[in-house]
Amino acid sequence: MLTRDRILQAATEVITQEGVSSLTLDKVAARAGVSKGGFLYHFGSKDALIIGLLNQVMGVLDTELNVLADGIDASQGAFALAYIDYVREPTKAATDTAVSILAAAAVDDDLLDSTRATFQRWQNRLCQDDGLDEVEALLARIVGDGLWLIDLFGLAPPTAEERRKVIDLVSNLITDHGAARDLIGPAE
Amino acid sequence: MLTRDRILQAATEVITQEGVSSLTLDKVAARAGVSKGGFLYHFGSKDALIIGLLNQVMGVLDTELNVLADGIDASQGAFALAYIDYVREPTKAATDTAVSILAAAAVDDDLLDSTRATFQRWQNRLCQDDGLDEVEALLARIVGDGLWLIDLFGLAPPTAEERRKVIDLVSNLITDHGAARDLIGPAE
DNA sequence: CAGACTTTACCGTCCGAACAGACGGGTATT
DNA sequence: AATACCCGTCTGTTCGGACGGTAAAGTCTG
Repeated sequence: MLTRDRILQAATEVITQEGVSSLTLDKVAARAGVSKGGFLYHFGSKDALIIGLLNQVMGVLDTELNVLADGIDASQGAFALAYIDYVREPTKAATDTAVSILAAAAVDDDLLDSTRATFQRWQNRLCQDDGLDEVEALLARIVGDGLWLIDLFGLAPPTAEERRKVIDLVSNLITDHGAARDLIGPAE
Repeated sequence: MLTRDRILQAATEVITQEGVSSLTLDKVAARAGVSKGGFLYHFGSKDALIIGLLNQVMGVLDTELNVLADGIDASQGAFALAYIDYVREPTKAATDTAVSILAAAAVDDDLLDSTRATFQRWQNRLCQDDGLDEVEALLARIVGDGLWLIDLFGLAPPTAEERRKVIDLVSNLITDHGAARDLIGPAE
C-alpha cells in the first residue's frame, strides 16, 4: 500500500475514532507508521491533507452513487432513487465523507469549495439528466442529506424500520409521477 | 447587557464570521470587550463556553418552534408543519444553532449530549403528541434537517422557489392524510 | 467589610511547519 | 562492470507561536 494512501486512511481513522479535534499531524503520521517529515513530504500542510481526504472520500461516494444508479431499473429518476437508496443504512463511505467535511469546515470553510462543486454536479444531474420533476428530485436529495446529517451528529436517529418507511415513501413519490403533482397542485 | 450575554454573542459572532477554528478564548474575550480573566470568571473553560452557547441557541430555537406551532391552524401535525415551515428561509437563529453544533462537534463530541436530548424531545413530540402518522412526522424532520445541513455547508442550496415548492409538497403530504398512506401502501 | 466582578501577568503544553541530512533505486558515464 | 551522480522518499530534530488555563491582585457596589 502506498504511503500516501496509508496516510489518508490513518487520517480517516483518527477523525472517526477520536474526533476532529484529535486530527493532528503527529497523530496521523504515527498511525500511518511514518515520521512527521515523511508525512509532510506527501502533504505539505494540514490543509493539503484535508483536501486530499475530501477528494478521496467524495470520489468514492461519487463512484458508488453512479454504480447504484446504473443498477436501478427505472425510466426516470434513477439517480434520485439511488441518492436516497444510498442512505438506507449508514455506510462507512458515508460516515467517512461526513467526518471529512466536518473536519474541513472546522479547519477552514474554503476547503469545501470542491465539495460544493460536486454537490452541484449531483444536483444538476438530479434535475436535468434524470428527466425528473424538479421538486421530486430536490426532495430526494434533501431527504438523503437530512438522514446523513442526523447520522453524523446522532440527533435522535430513526429506527431502521422508520428509516425504511420514509425512504420507501419518497421512492414511491418519485416513481409515481401523478402523486407529487396532485400534492403540489392545491397549493398554487 | 450582561457580560455573560455579551460573551455568548461575541462567541457566536466569531464563529459565524471567522469560522470554528477561530473560536479562541482570547478572541471571544476581546470581542466581548472583556479581559481573558473576566471571560474565565463567567465560563470556566472552553467547554463551558460551548455548552452555554448550545443551551442558548437551542433554547431560542425551541421557543420559536413552539410559537410557530401554536400559530398553525391544524387539527393534527402542527409541530411537524412548524418544523419544516421554520426552514422556509434560512434564519439567523438556525444559522447560529448550526455553527454552534459544529463547534461543539469539533471540540468534543460529548458536548452535544444535551442537544441530542432536545432533538429527541422534538422527535417524540412529532410522533406522539401530534397524533400524526409516524412516517409523515419523520419526513418533516428529515426534510427540515436536510435543508438545514445544506444551508450550513452551502452544499448546492436550492433557489428560493425550489425551496418553497419542496416545503409545500411536504406540507401537503402531511395535511392530506390519504396521500401518504396511498404511497406507502404499494411498497408493503 | 464582603462579595461579585474584573484585570494583569504568567505558565506549560501542544501544534504546525521548516530543515538538514540519510537511504536507496535508478541512470548515465567511463 | 564499476563508478559517480541524481532525485524521490523518508527520518529526526528543532523552533516559534498560539492556545487553554491558573493565580493573585485590584475595583466597584451595597
